[in-house]
Amino acid sequence: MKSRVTLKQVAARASVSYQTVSKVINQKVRISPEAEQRIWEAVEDLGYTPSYTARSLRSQRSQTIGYTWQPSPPDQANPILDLFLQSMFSSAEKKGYYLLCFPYLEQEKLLDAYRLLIDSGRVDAFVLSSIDYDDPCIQFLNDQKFPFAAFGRLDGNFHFPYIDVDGGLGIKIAANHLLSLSHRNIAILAWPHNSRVGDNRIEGYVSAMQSAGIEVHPEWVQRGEGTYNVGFNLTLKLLSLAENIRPTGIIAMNDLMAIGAMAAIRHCGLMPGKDIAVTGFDDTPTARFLRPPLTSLRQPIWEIGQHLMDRLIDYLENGRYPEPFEELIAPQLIIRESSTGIEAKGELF
Amino acid sequence: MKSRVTLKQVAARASVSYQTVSKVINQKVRISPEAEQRIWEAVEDLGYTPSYTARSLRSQRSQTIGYTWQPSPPDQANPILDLFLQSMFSSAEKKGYYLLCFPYLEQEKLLDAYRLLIDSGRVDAFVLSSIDYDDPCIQFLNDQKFPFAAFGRLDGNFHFPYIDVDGGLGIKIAANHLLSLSHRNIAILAWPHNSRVGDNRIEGYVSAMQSAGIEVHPEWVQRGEGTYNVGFNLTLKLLSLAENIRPTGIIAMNDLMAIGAMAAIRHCGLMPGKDIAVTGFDDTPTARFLRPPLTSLRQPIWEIGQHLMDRLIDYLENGRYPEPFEELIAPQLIIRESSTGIEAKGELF
DNA sequence: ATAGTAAATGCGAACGTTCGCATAAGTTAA
DNA sequence: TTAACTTATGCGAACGTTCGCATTTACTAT
Repeated sequence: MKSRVTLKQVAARASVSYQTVSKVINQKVRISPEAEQRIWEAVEDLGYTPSYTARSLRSQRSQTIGYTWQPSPPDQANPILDLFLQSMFSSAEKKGYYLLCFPYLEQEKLLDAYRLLIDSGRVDAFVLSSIDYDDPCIQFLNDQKFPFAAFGRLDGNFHFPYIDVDGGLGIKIAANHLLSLSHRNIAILAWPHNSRVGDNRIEGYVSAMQSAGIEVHPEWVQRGEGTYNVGFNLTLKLLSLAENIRPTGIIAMNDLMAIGAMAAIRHCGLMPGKDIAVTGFDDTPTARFLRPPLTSLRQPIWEIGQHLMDRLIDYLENGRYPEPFEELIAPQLIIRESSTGIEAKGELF
Repeated sequence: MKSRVTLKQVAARASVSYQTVSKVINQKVRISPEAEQRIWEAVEDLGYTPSYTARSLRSQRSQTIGYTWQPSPPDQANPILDLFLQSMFSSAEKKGYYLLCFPYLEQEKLLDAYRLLIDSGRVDAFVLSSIDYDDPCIQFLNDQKFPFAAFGRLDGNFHFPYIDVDGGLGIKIAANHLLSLSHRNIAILAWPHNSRVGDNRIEGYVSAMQSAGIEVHPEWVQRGEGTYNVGFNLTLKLLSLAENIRPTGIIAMNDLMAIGAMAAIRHCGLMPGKDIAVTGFDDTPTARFLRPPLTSLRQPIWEIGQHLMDRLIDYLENGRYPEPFEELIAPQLIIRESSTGIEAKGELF
């Protein structure tokens, strides 16, 4: 490990003071072209790279964004994590920022972790994701007036910059898709009461149905945790409804429930896709491998990560958030056999 | 954002010099109990947190480990990423280290990225993963004598600290599993020639077969890229072999090939699990959702990440790598219906 | 008592920048 | 020619630590 090349060495070689070199490098000052050229040559020759640490000590900014996230359960990978991270730090790197990852802990200790990173000056801002109703971090960062941006929103009194997927719109798109396939009795596997995300999505469903002039039967809205088993059981319930209100299309709020639904449909001797159309949400990588492949709503995650970073850094550099402060992005419906019943031609992939 | 509490403020409150406070905090010196108590009280009262930046400027260490990885293809999530990252930074955090993530780029630019992080003093070491034969980073870091540790190994002249999954042993375990189920004709879907990882795994297969006194028929070793289509086609080929050498068990080197194999088995009117046993490698989250659920080899990824970090930090703090320098960890065989043919009782999950 | 040693604390310097003001040189207007 | 500006560069200080050595104080042994 060779020892560091410093400003002073560059300055000596270019016959100027080291402070001048600093200014030229940071484009803080206009200088005679000859001197400037000498400086850049010296930088080149010596292979000078500014010390990140010294720079950030002096300027009191770490050029680092902190991020932690809830680990996915061991039996179930988070399919968007990779893309989300890559989108964030590739966006960040372009502006000289990096992403610092730290462990996700239980509430009390998590706040300490945030506090430590803030107080030690290791990060300039945070990104939060999959935020919760009772997420203490939002409150905490807000109180501290520490910059952050979130993937996901919260209703209530907090105002903070976020980007979120417009779940309501997504469900509406899915419902319209089923409507366009001439389904009339369309049910939804929704989340328990008092879930903001869930309620918002239900609105999309109701709105699509109303626009099509269909009255939503109360039994069509089934609620439960977003698990396979719940999807399975709720679907059994739906399929045992009286003929005239029995759904021919089922919209699930995540893929896992949709998988459960398809299993239940099979269990009743019916064919998912052919007899009952099913759509999921998230477009997990599993979706395309299922039989039949699952129609699902995909989040434009790359875009989300990029916007999040760009706006956060914009704020750090300019002191104000660019518009829009709160942003909703439409998910994209990936149509497969589980809703159309039509086997895709060509390659399976 | 309140302004920072510094050593000097703590010192003033405790009526000692600020350098003494520094020493007490870093446990560099013994001091009178009264003074020590005064200092800790002052630290507590003022809520002092050392400035990471100042500390690392002075001590010339960033307490940061850099990591980048090849993004997974958009249609296929990396199932172990989350766990791997979490294991690394939770291990790192315990010793005051953090993980800095940066974008993965093409060869030439990637080296520049590494160089920049090194020269700017942003990181003290790197973790590498899924390293390649012609990976220029290994060479580069070796030349620079910059500390790093890898998940995965390389044969050749390079010696560096790594941890890897013992693929050969894994395949051997899988083969023994099939042998214990009375299979004799066992084929393997392997990787193209000249793949170190692939060759190593084939050795495990051959060794298990030999121990069981079975001669490996040349046709049983089929090679190709690890894709669904390749798995499908190679399996068709295997199933068209003469009765006496037709395999009843197929070991695939990854889950995707195994999925292709199961599809081919079905295509021939046979039942995977019942008629032909199949095993995969990686235990992707998909594996349990398949029909039938896929027996597969799981990498103990949490353990790997932890060991990697612990050893890297050990090196950074003590200047020498702990033993063993190179470490192989056995994968774990997760047995499901695709090999046993026995439908699991109880919950699907 | 007095030198000798050990323990406790202080002090100056350094890590490599950026920042703002001071100064020197060059240019224009009276 | 000289005052009044502009422009280019230099200089000292500061960011908040850690490090090694110097100093003070207290204690033991002669």
